[in-house]
Amino acid sequence: MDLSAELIAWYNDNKRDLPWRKTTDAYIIWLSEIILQQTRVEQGTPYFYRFAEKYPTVTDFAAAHEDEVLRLWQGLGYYSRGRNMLKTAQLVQQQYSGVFPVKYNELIKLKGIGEYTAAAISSFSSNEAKAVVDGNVYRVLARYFGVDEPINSPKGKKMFQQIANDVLDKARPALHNQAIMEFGAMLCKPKKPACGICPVRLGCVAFKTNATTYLPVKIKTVKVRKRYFNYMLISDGKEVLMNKRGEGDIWANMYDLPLIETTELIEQNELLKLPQMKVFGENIAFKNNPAIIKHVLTHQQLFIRFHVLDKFPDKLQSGWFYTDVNNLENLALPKAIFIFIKYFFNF
DNA sequence: AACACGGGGTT
DNA sequence: AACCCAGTGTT
Repeated sequence: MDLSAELIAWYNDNKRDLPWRKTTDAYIIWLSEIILQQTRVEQGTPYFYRFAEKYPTVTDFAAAHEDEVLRLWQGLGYYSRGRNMLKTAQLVQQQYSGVFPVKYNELIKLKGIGEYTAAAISSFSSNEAKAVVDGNVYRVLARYFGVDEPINSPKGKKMFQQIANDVLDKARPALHNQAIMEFGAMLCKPKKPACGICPVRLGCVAFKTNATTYLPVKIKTVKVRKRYFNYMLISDGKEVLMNKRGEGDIWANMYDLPLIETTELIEQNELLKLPQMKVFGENIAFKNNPAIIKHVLTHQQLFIRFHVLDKFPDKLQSGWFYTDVNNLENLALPKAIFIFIKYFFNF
C-alpha cells in the first residue's frame, strides 16, 4: 500500500465522530472550515453548532447583521473570520443565488477562503481532486519524506503543496484529505507522536533517522509588542458607558470601554494628570485600585487595568455610547473585557 | 517576505 | 515560556 492508502486505512479504524463529516453541504462545510482555521476541534465545535443552528442556510447567514455575527463569534478569536463570513454569505446569496460554490476556482475568490479552505470545501463537498495543506499535513509530509525546508517560507509552501498533490489519491480526494489531517492531529502529533503504533513508520524518514523532534522546520520571527490599556468603567448600575472600536487595530468593530492607552504602565495618580482624562470631567476620582491583567495575543501582550470612575462625563467622545447593563450580553466583547464586565456586574 | 490577527491547550 | 491549532489578508 502507498502512503495514502495506509492513512485511509488508519483513518477508517480511528476517526473521530465529527458533525461536519456527516454532510456534503458546501455551506455547512464552509462554516466548519472557517471556524476551525487556527482553532482546535474541541474549541470550535460548540461554535459550529451555534452557527449551524442560528443560520441553517447561507441565505439565513446573509440576512444577519455584523454585530450579531460577532456576538456569536465572541471568544473564538481572529474575528476577521466572522466579518469575512458575513461578506461571503451576502455575496453567495446575491451572485450565486444562495447556492454555495463547490469548485476550487470559485471558492478561492471568496473572502476568508484561501488555498487550504478552498481545497477542503471542494474536496469534501464535490470530491474535487485538490490536496489540502494545513498544519497537520505539513507535519506528516515533512516527517514522512524527511523534508527540512521551512514550512512557512514561500519555497517551502510551494514544495509541500507539490508533495501533497503527488501523494493525493485522486480517486478519493475527500477521504484522503480527511485521513491525512486526522492522522496528523491524532497520531503524528507535534510533540510525542505515537510512532510506536504508527502504520507507516517503516517508510517514515523522520522515524528511521530519529528526527521527528526536529521536523517540521519553521522559521520563527516572533516580535511581541507590549501595550498598556487603561479602561474606564463608568456606570450607575443601570447604564454603562461603552465604546465601539473602529477598524485598523485588534478587535475591529467590537465593543469595549472608554480606553486610554499609555506607552508604559502608570499608576492612577499619574493617569489622572493625563490630558486625555479631561474628557471625563473635573474632579473625578477612582473607586478602585485595579489589578493588572495580562492578556496575550499573537503579536501583542496587553497589560490591562479596569478603573472604576465615580461619575459620568459631561460629553461623549466618538464611538462612546450608553447602554443598559442588560444589553451587554448582546454586544461582542473581547474576552478580557467580557470577563471583567461579567465579574463587575455579577452576571 | 514579513507581519497582523485571538484565544486556548500542551509540554 | 515556547509551541501550535483543520490559515487568511495586507503591506
